[in-house]
Amino acid sequence: MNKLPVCDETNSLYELQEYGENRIAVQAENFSLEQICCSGQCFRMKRIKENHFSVISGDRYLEAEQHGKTVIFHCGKEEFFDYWEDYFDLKTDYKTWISGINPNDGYLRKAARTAWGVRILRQDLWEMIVTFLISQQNHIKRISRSIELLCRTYGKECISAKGTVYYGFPAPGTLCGLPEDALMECNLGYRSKYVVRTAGAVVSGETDLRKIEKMSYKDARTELLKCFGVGEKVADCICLFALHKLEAFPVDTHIRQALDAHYKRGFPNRRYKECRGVMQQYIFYYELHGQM
DNA sequence: CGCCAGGGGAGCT
DNA sequence: AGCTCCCCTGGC
Repeated sequence: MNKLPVCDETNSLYELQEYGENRIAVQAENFSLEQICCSGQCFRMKRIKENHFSVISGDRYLEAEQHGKTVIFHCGKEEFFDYWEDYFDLKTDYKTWISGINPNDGYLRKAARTAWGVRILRQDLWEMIVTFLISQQNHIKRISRSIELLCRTYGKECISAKGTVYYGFPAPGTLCGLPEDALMECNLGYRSKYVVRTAGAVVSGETDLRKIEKMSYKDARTELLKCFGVGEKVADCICLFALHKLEAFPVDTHIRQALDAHYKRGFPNRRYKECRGVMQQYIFYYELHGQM
């Protein structure tokens, strides 16, 4: 087992060890697979055993396990640096943000202490557009099932290195030709036409995903709002979970309730300007899982 | 069994 | 800005 430092000492935020060909072990702070799994931003991550998870992103499949601070990714070095390191946002320093929380804000401190291992993933843009179109007026459980069904029906069947069968996320081209109500069979309900029409806009070039990926938060948000079915909340979720725009602060019913209860004068947007999205995730996680 | 909410948004006024 | 309708599963 040879130990390799990742980047140069100055900006190394985690320590990497390589186990043979298909295992990468990482020591990371503020990282919890379990918390990421149930943080409600990724609907294709599942726990398969205690401390052992699978993730599908686009047509990729990964298994990973965690024991304390050690996270073992079941992939080679190339794939790790190529994709999963960024996907799990391992190069971002969350500790600094947590220590930047106002010491007088007991609620936010408690939320961050509970959601200590949540990360803002860098997920695929098209996948997030569809996912959060489906999320509206919907339960997390049902969203997961709808997406699973959508992928099973229209996604590419793939087989992992270990022989696990999984389904990739259907590309815009696969969905754009369908009748607008075709996805009601995947339990999308009235959201079916949102997905089909937006797929059409992507295929025609009216919505240019490559351009959106390069835009500022404000511009990307404005562009996404032009998609049929995308409102302010969904646009902010896409900006946060795909484009990693940490200025985005999606306000849904849960966050609304928390803001009403704990921030009667409004959320301190200025203080957290650069990391509002991270704080949103801490609050969201805390409201869902924290207060037992 | 009925009722209601669940990570909203479009299309009206 | 405010109202209605879109849909449907799970929980009570």
